[in-house]
Amino acid sequence: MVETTRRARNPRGQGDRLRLEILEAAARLLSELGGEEGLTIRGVARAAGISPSAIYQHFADKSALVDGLIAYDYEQIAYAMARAEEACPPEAALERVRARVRTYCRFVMDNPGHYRLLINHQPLTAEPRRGPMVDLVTSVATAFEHCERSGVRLRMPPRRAAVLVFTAAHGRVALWHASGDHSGAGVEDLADFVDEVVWLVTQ
Amino acid sequence: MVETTRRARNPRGQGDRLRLEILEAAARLLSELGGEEGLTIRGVARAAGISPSAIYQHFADKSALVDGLIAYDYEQIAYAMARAEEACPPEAALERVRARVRTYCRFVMDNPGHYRLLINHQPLTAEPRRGPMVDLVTSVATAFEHCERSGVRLRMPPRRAAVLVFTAAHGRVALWHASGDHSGAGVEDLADFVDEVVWLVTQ
DNA sequence: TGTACATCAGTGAACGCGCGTTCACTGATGTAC
DNA sequence: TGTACATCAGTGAACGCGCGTTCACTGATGTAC
Repeated sequence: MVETTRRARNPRGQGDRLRLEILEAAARLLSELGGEEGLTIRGVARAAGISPSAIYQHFADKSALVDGLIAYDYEQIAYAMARAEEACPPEAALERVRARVRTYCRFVMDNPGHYRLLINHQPLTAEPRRGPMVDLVTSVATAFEHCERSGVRLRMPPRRAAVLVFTAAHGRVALWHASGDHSGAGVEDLADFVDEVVWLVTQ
Repeated sequence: MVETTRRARNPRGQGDRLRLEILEAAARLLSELGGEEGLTIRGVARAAGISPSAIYQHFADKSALVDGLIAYDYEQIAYAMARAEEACPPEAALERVRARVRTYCRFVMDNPGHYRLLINHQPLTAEPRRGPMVDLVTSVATAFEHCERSGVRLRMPPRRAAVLVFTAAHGRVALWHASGDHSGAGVEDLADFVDEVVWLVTQ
C-alpha cells in the first residue's frame, strides 16, 4: 500500500509550519524505531511526507535536526511535568513533587527511543552545570522548597533532595531499559520506587 | 603514516586467539568513539589489524559481534567489582558495599562509549528479571546481607537497599553523561553521592 | 481589472561514501605415508 | 628422511544498499503596475 495523496503545500509565508511538522514526524519515527539508529534524514522525510531536500530549508544538516528534536522533547517533558504538578491541590506539597517525578518517569519509560536520544546526546551548551536536564531537576528542587515552607521536614537541603530523587528515578528507568523487562510490571513498581525515595529524603 | 607491518598470523590450532583480539580491539575502538555510532565491522577490523572478512570466522554477523562485546564488558565490570570488594578488610562490611558500587560507577564514568552500549542494548535473554545487569545488583545485595550479619542496621531488606543504591548510582552517572559535564568535578562528587545514598539506607 | 513577474515552498535526480556481507583465493604448516 | 597433501588462518576484490547532501528545477501565489 503506497501513499498516493500528495501532502498539501503550506500557504505562502507559512513555510515555517513545515519545521514543526518535521519535528513531529521525527518524534513519531523515533518512537517507532526505539532508538537513534535508523533515525535518518531520509526516514524523517518519508515520515513527514516530504522530500529529503525539503528538510534543509529548516535545518542546516542532520545534527541540527537532531538538536532540534532534543529541544522539542525537553519542551514536551517540562510542559507535562508542570501540568502534572498544577493538577495537584496546592497544599499537597509532597504529592506535587511526586507528580513531577512520576511524570518524567512515565515519559522516558513510555518512549525508549526518546530516552536514549536525550541520554546519548549532551546539549551543545559549553557551560557544565546548565542545560535542559538541569532545568528539570531545578523544577523538582523548587517543588521541594515549597514542601519545606509547608512544614515538611527534609533530611537535606531541597536541591540536594531533588538531585537525589530525580537521579534515583532516572537510574531506575535506565536500568529498566537495560534489563529489557517489557512486562509492564515495571511501570507500577516505578511509582512505588519514587514514593520510597521521596519517603527516604523526608523522614 | 600508514601501518606497514603485517600482523603476525596465529599458529595453527589457535585461531580462537583472534576472537579475543577482536573483542579487545572493539573495546578500544568503542572507548575512542565514545558511542556506538561508528562502531562498524570494518572499523573493528582496522583497529585489530585484520581484514573485515576475518571477523566472520568468529562472529556470525555484526549483531553477534556487539553481543560478544557486551558480554566481554560485563565480565570486566563484574571482575573489577569483585576485586574492589576483596581489597577491603572483611570486617568493613559497609565499605565493601561502597567499594563495589564505586567501582561500577568509575567504569561507566570513565567509559562513556561502553556505558551507552550496555544501556542501549538489552541482552537477548527472554527472561525479564535476569541478565548481567541484574547479576551486578545481586552482588551488591549479597554485600548488604553481610552488612546485616555484621550488625549494620538497614532501613529495608538487603536486596531492596541494593536496588536503590545501585539504581541511584547508575542514575547519577546517566545524568552526568547527559549533562555533558567533563570538568572532572563529577568524579569526586560521585563518591560522595554513593556515600550519601548508602547512608540513607542504613541510618 | 488584467497581467507580468518575483517569491516562496517545495521536488527529483544525482553524487560520492562507507557500510555489511560474500566468495574465491592464498600461503604457511602440520601430518600421513 | 622426503614429499604430497589436507587444513587452517586468514586476505582482497566485489556486490548492492541506504545514507547525507547538493543543485537545478517547478509550479502555485501574492503583488506591483
